Amino acid sequence: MHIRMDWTSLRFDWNHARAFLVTAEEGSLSAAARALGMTQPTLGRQVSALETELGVTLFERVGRGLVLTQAGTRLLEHMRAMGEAAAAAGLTASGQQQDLTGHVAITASEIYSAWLLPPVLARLRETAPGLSVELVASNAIRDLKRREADIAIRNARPDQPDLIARQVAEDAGTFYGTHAYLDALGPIDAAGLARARIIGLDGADGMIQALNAKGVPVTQDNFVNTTNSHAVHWALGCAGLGICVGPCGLGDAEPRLRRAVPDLLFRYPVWLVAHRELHTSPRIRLVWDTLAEMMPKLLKS
Amino acid sequence: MHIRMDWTSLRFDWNHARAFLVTAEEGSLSAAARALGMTQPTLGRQVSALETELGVTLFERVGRGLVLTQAGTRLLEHMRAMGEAAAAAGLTASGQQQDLTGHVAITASEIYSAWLLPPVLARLRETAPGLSVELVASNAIRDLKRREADIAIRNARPDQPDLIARQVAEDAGTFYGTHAYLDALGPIDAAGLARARIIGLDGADGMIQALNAKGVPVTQDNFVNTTNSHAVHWALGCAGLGICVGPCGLGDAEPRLRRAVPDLLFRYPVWLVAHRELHTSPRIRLVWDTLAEMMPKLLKS
DNA sequence: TAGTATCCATGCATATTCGCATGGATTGGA
DNA sequence: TCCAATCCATGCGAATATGCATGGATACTA
Repeated sequence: MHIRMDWTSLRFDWNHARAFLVTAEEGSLSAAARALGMTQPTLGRQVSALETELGVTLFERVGRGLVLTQAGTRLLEHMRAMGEAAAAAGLTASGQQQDLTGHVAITASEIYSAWLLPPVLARLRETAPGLSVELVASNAIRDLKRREADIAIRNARPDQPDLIARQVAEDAGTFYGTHAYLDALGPIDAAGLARARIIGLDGADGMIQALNAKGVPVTQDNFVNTTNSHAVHWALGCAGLGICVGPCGLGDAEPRLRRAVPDLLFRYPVWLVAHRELHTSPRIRLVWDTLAEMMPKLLKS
Repeated sequence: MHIRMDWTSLRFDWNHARAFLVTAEEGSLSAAARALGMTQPTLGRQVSALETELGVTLFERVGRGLVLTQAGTRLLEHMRAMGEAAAAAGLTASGQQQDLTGHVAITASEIYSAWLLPPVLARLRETAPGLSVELVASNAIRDLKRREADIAIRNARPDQPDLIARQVAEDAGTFYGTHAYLDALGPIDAAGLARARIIGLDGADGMIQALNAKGVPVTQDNFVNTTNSHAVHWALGCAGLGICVGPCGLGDAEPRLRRAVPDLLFRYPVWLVAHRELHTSPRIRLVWDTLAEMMPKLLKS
């Protein structure tokens, strides 16, 4: 027995809902118009139309900007869910495209490759089974123009203007040590790190400079062990050989470690970089979009 | 630091997505057009437009009907999520409406009032805090026209044509007994119920007729206890006084009970009934829509 | 096998929506 | 206090979408 569904609740114009969502997220009609590639009058009229359709005032027009009403806030929650579903639909649609088969190479730091990217690859396998994704784990910055990779994940703003780049998230890292080692060291503040044994990464020079810039007076003497592999660096830290450094998302989830100086955070951006082919290749585009969607969520939690 | 969102993934026309969703759910463009109050050519063009927008073939045109392609099936999943969110948005929008305050009376059977309706009332309190909802738990069928209630939940198709009625779900019930009592009785089939002690409801006559119609030869002798309250009836069953009857969703979740004859199911429809005021009163409309949305889900699990 | 009831596709006139240009209003800073 | 930068609202012509009517095709039935 088939029961007739009732679609009256979704009678309102879904495009108007999208207009409301983007306007609320971006903070203004003009910004939303830019983001969606439409004009501000159109978006304004769409939001107004949604307000009359639903019989609810969504924004309070105050001065030059808009502020959400309480009802608007309540609705935004559901509209966000709509947007999430729409984004997911868009991605799987890209994946289901006919000729979406081939090869895409991503390069990322060793630590991101091992910690952050596996779920992304899993999702890509789901949405685009025909796609083969190569993961070039390397701390050296690969040259995209020489096609060593199609997409790079980097922690600094790229300077080559002929590449396409977009910041997708902000990450934070800090110093970690085993409970035993930190207990032996006693409670320390940032300056106290000068008393600690720190495991070097890619030689000690870079870390010394970064720490000195933060006002932590470490010298070469603090570094008794050094490695070029972040994975090895991390393993040494987990083994209790000294202080290691890594993203908070990774370190806080590691039961063997805890933060050495909880408040001492290094913040750095996460950039996606690709060559212009991004705009012409559906394969690369799909991987790019999937990264852009998933990475902020992976780094938020 | 605010990171610029990327809205490109929801660039496709959301109304087209709705057209696809309803078409897929209803099974044909014409049915979808009827459900949405649009015309079939419009929906056909919207679905075609979505196909070109996404670059994916969603339906295979075969004969007079449409069948989802594999890609369409994958997409439908996400579109359903969109529809769910849209429905939720529509409901909360109704709830956030300004003058949505007042009184609404629902009447339902005792068992539905106690088991099925509490989550509905909880949700209504969320979406429309200003609304006072009265729950008239009664096995007697209340007369809506005398305003004893605004909305009735009934298990049979109403016959008064001047009332608005809609079937929202199908429910199933069966006989239950305590483990101890059923063990003592031994394994029985439907006919074996004639050997059991059955607890009567609203006198024994109705149940005898219903069981005889199913080919179960029970007589007045099977009924030693009788009550007019389904709640009491159920409590007697849980206390092991005999076989009681109730919805599977309630009985299967009760650890003290198990089905007496697992395959013997009574199926009955669940109807919502209201007077015509439904179309003019936003209060009643909201309660109606919330019931229509939640009851199928509550009865499915 | 013919009839009937559906279903989807297409042409055309109309209704709606969109983008452009412009105006009024507010905020922030020199 | 004035200027520049934004932001939102509105009028108007063009682009787009919608509904109606119709045609072609298929599945079910007598």
